[in-house]
Order: sequence, then structure tokens, then C-alpha cells
Amino acid sequence: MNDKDRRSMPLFGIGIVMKLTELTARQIRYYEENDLIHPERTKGNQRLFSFNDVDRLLEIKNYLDKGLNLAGIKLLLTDEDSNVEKTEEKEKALPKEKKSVLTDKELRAILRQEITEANRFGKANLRQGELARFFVNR
DNA sequence: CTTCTCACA
DNA sequence: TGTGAGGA
Repeated sequence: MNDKDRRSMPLFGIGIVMKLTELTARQIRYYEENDLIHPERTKGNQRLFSFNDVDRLLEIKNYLDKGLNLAGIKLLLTDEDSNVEKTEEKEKALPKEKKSVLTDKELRAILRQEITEANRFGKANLRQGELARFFVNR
């Protein structure tokens, strides 16, 4: 068994995750509803989170502090999932003319950069959902 | 006692 | 997001 398997192994209940992430059960469940995390379930329907899930929750909390809404965070976090490859393949399949100027991967990289920058000047410059809207309406 | 879903004076 | 109900 490798590290990758360990990180995705369902190990902790919501109680432990709450302490680890400093988030309320309500928030954690709400983020799951919005597909930002996908914890496994026990036979009794109890959530079981992996190290990856905890890491993601921590990232979500950071982005939230930086003024992003769930929609925006979802777009940024979509990376680590198997979506990148899909997007890149789809991008390659397109004829040059119809290719978007930037791939989703590149766009996300730019957004991260902007967020980091905005963070240096203070999140006041970043209004709620601004980045998400930019992303969606591109 | 903890977690789950659903709903909202 | 919080909170309470009602069940597991």
C-alpha cells in the first residue's frame, strides 16, 4: 500500500474532523453538499473522512478567509481530482482556432496568483464572488 | 452520547 | 450558517 492510498483512506468521523479543522459539523456537511469534498460513508451512513478530505477542508477554510465563495473555491480545488487530465485532453482535441486562449489549469494558476497577491494588499480589494464570476463568465 | 437529515418563530 | 426535531 502506497502513500496515495493512505491519504485517501477513510479514517475519521466528523467529530475528529471538526477538531482538526476548527469547522462546525454544519459547515462540513454543507461543503459536501456543494461537492467540495466527498467523504465515504459507513454502513450506518456515518461520514468517514480521509487525510485528503481534511486537507481540502483546511484549504477551503483558507480560501474562505481570502474572500472567495464556495463556487470559486470549488473551481480552484477541482484540480487535484481527475478533472485536469480530462480538461487537457479536451483542450488538445479542439482545433487551434477554437482553442480558448488559456486552459482551465492555467486559469486556475492565474487565479491562485491573484488571490495570493490580493492577500498581500488585504482582502478588501477582493469582493465576494468576484473571482468566481470572472471564472464562470470567461 | 454522537451523527444524520430536514426544515425554518 | 445556526438550531431544533426526530430517528438511528
